[in-house]
Amino acid sequence: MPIEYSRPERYNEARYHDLRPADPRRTDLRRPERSFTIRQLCVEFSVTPRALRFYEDKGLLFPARDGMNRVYSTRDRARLQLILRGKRVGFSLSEIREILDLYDEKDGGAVQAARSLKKFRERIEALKQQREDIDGAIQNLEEGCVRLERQLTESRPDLLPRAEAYDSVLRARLDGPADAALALSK
Amino acid sequence: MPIEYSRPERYNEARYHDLRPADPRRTDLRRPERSFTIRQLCVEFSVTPRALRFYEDKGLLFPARDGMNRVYSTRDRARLQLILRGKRVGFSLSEIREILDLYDEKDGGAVQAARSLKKFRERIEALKQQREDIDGAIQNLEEGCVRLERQLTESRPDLLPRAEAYDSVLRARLDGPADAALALSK
DNA sequence: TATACCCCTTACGTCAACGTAAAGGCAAGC
DNA sequence: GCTTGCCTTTACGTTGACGTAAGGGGTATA
Repeated sequence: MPIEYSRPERYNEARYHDLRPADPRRTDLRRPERSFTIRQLCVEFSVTPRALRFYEDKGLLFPARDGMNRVYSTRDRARLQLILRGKRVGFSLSEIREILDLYDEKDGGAVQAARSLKKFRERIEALKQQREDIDGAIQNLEEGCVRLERQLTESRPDLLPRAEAYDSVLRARLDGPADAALALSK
Repeated sequence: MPIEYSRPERYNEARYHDLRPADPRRTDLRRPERSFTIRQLCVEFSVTPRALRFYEDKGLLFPARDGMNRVYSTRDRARLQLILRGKRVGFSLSEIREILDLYDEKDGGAVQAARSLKKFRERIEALKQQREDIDGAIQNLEEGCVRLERQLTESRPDLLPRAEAYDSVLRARLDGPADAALALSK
């Protein structure tokens, strides 16, 4: 076993360091005029600067600038939150962009509003359908769990109770390395 | 305006034709030994043959063969359904493969079963989290709807009632082409 | 027997959503 | 003043999930 252990870090941009606020104004959290650096948002939401710049490129964000540097407002932050959730529910960036645009169309005329309304409702329908899918998938998996639990109750009830701790139980019971499990595979 | 109108078809594989069952055995639907051609499944689930072959390549499906031709069983069909729903809820093909493999591990030993159980539970948790996201997104969009509806109620209540039919209403009211809406955009 | 559909394989192309590298600028701290 | 760390831009690379084309074969119908 070598003495130096390898670093799990993958790339530069993703290495986030401690961020002490340099400006006391930025320290007080509940000011709506608060602003953020790109890195602050990246740390907060676990994304890379590259991603934020990419979203900007695609027209989903438009932070202000301080010289060359990007300055994100609380509004930008809110948009980012929506973007990330949009992604989690399966929207593509262009779909998200469209939705954000619809939101932003502050008074683009009544006709636009009606159009937006229609699209929103379509999205809602799609999401409800997706929720059905998720419920179905959960149900399937839970059936699988029940089956596995039954199987285990008969063969190895000791492996059953706490799924997270089963590794240690296993080691104690098998009196050997956990790798032994591999020998059991069909 | 040219006389010949362009064909909207994009590519060969996606053009599905009528599929009369050639073999009367295949006609009677509720036999569990029923089998399907690739095209039948493609039509039923609106996917391309390429996709099915791709899933096979990736180890998610393994249909039987009749000479060179693929023959899908009802079990293959069921797997396909799971695959497609897995995709809809945001799983990658390799994740889906893993889940299917766990399902298939018919008695790969108690230790494997315990491991599968753990993974299933993790998946379930992730899905429940995702459902939260979806509910949140729905709520946001519904708030947007309410806002838009309020806005429309004040300015153009005539555009309100039936979102699907608003186009015709629009045309009638504006006494001109629907394109006029474009002129309103900020 | 030619045409129309169906099937197959191999293989290169594509698109989204970034990753990663290269090259350089500004500010703080030693 | 040099290094460190953050920021910038431009630009090429990558991965997943197929699309699409090319080339060839089986069967049934006109």
